[in-house]
Amino acid sequence: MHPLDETDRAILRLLRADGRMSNAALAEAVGLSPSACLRRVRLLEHRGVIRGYTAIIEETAPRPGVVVMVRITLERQTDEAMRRFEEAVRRCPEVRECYLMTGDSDYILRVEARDAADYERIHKEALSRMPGVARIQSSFAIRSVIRG
Amino acid sequence: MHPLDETDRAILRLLRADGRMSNAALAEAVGLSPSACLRRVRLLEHRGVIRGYTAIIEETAPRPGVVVMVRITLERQTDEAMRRFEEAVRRCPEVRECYLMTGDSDYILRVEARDAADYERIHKEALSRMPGVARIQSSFAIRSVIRG
DNA sequence: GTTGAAAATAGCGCAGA
DNA sequence: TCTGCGCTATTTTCAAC
Repeated sequence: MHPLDETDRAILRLLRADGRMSNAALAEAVGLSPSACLRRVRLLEHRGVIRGYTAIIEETAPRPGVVVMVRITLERQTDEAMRRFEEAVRRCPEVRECYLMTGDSDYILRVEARDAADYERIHKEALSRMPGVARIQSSFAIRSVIRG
Repeated sequence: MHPLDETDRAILRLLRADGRMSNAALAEAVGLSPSACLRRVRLLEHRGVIRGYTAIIEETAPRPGVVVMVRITLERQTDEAMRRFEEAVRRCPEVRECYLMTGDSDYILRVEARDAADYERIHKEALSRMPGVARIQSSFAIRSVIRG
């Protein structure tokens, strides 16, 4: 594994500040030609240093729904399988938190749904269709003692 | 203030999944012309619904320390035992979230510590001394995929 | 790592339902 | 007002060096 040099770190810092900044502007800011810069960015993406890009959405209404803690085990634990799963997780707005855990190397998700029926829909249409999912274990919260 | 229509929500969902998606691809996905789509995106940005864009960087040395998901079972599940336990939980600043769960493991806590040694201290001095605690199961998170 | 050229895209004015 | 269309500057992307 190559360590990140100063240029790589500058790229990461700039892309974290503005994920939609053009490659041309990024290249100029770090002092590279656009093609060399793009090659570094693609390499950082492929190595998993950049896991993806996302829009920061203003959360309007913190709705008082059902909280479900979900444990998900993947069929395989390859980097590629994990990356694909995590991409699907980030795409699902009902998943409020997600942690990759030690142990059986599965994930813990905190999912918020409007009610039990809504969670059933999320389970069927989103969670169970995520790539590489082998097992889903759902635990419903009765009450939030300290909220996230 | 205009409420978000179905097209706006589709745009937000897609940009949340891939913040660098081209406007042309976004437009096709939501069924608009590129210019109409771009105008909606700019409006969402200007209204503050989209606060910005960012690259999701793999955190090798995460600053906030380690995240531990803790499952705590009480000796008794009487109202009084639960009330006393929850009071102790609220007094512990390292416990960032706490949910009373259905099923066998009674509470799930998200605890943040500086490092593993710090968590050991929290475990010994705080968690294990909370009233009515019968069993503590700790799972360490390797990485936060969403939030933290 | 760079240059250069072709293809795709962004961004803007303008006209119409 | 919101949409779609045409145009141009910019950007992306790939090849060759």
